[in-house]
Amino acid sequence: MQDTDEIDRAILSILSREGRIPMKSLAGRIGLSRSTTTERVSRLEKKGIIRGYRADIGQLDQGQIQAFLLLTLKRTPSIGVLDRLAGFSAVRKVSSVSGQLDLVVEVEVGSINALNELRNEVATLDNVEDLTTAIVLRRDIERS
Amino acid sequence: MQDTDEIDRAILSILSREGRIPMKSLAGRIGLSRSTTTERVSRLEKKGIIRGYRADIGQLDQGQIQAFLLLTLKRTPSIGVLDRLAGFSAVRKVSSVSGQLDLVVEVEVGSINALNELRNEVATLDNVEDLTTAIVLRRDIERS
DNA sequence: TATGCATCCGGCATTATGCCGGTTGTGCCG
DNA sequence: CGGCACAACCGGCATAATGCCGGATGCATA
Repeated sequence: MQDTDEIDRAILSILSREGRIPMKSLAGRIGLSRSTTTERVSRLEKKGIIRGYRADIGQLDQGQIQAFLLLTLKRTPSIGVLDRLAGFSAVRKVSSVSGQLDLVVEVEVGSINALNELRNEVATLDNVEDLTTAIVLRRDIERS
Repeated sequence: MQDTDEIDRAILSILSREGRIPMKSLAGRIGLSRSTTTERVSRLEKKGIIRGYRADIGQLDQGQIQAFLLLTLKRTPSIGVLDRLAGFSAVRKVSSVSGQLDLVVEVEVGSINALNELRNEVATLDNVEDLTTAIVLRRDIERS
């Protein structure tokens, strides 16, 4: 039994977006026979690489706006900024990162207005050097 | 055409965990005939409540290192890039965003080497203009 | 060469699906 | 009241997909 190769990756790529595709069609896409494809898929399932299949359910409640705030700080680390960020209920996740950036903040708000207010408040926090906002237009891939 | 009712909610609940279940089995679970169930499901798909079906991809090795890849594309949108990204099991989440950036890709890998390889592969994808890597040093805030 | 093993393939019986006509229940209006 | 429209539901049949198997192929190794 070999590790995941190029073909497996192609399979994962397709199944991660078309989870209900018939094995026959999947086989056609990757250029293998149906039975072999089925075999590979069930191996991926047994190895736990494919954990299952999920229907992608759209918003039952009306559209929340998600965004990334990319922060550069004047000094790191900055407990103060983290404290303040934790105080915003819109803040979902904060990661300290290496590189040009210092913090990646994922937020979820009810409106563009709310996003602007939040953005302004964060930008004027002490110790925040630079702030880039990236509004999420679409979730292309999401794996639990 | 009625709004989503109790039965639809039961369907969503099952499909969100067993995306590849045969319509016949689904019908048995919710106590309706196969054809009616199929009818309801396809209505949910047409209304956009079910956006699609996704394989839930686990991790190859136990990934310890998380990182953000911030991509700028030459042209948007780019289905090709999404296809390739979906092929990497290290890729956890991809978001299309507005602003300077085009894609925010969250990855999880087992080693810095793996991250470098992934970074190189992604950077040399056709249509990728620019790639900034930000390694997560610490998860400061994480909410459900 | 012979053996073991992983991978691959095609075929056949079984199961699921797409499609359609027909039944039931309900609200509406002449 | 009786007829009508409509949505939800059901079952059946032809077609398509699946599960399961035996057997071919390639490859490393004793």
